[in-house]
Amino acid sequence: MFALSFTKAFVLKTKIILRMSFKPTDSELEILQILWESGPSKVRFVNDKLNEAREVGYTTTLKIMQIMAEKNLVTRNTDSRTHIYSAAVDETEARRNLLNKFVDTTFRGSAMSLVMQALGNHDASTEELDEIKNLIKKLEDKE
Amino acid sequence: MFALSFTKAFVLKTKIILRMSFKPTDSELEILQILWESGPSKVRFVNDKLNEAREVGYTTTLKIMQIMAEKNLVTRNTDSRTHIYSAAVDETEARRNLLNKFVDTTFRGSAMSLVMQALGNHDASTEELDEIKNLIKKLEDKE
DNA sequence: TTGAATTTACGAAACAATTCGTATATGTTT
DNA sequence: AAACATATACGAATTGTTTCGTAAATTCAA
Repeated sequence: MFALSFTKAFVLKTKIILRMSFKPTDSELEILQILWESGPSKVRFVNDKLNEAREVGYTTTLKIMQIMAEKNLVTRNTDSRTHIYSAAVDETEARRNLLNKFVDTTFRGSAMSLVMQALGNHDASTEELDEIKNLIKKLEDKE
Repeated sequence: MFALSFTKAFVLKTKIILRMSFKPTDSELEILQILWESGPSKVRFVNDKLNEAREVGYTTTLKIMQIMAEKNLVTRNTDSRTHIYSAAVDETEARRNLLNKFVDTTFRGSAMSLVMQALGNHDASTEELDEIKNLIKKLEDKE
């Protein structure tokens, strides 16, 4: 028998290299949303934003963002004392990824039943419906 | 200062009574999908199904289903020795719930941008597009 | 320059999800 | 009946996330 052992950091990096599933936790996604929306930010800023919705300690936010840096979900500039964090994953890319996964797990792979249900659940404005109709026209023309 | 303590089971039940967010884990959702698709089933059956996709031990599946019973995600008939499990949550209801949450966390609440992206990502057949167009007509008429 | 505030770093505790070994009970087969 | 297979129950190990206390470094202000 052999026993191989790896450091936590190595395992983390390996997972990323192998592109093993982009799967942020809820907290991580919350933080990514803030970084996507507001651009590169200090921990203090992100923590304040989070606290608009729910109570979170400063060091909690810090810790999570440090772990996100390890996972390469964010990058950070450590030139000055207060580090500046930036999202390291593209928002559109991340959304596509999460959407595909969600369709698979919750709608058994049927994107269309998701679309139908999303349309049915929410009140759409005339403009929004027009926008969708335009997209559908474009899709029809492609064939 | 006061300190109150509760049993795990009590906290679990309280969460359910308060309807604190339907939030199955990935494994739990996987199992619910099987129960929704195949109806009331034995652990053995569910475990076999799971093992078509990935390797899971029998007792692992059993344990998760027992916990799901505690959470009232499933009910079980214990009349005969081999218990029969049934989904205790409605599939459509669960989907709506999960979809709303997903729109909030991943698309910042915009169901329409989700619809647009879902339509863009996947190849839709003419029939499917027609179906969506019909739904849009219905929605437009409602106003 | 001394003290207060802010920040990062580190580690440990609390909690939840997953996994599995093992004990025990109940059927089944020979 | 004995041996075997199958099922549930239970508990413990493992892993990952979240939370926070505390120390050390740095900045800022009196």
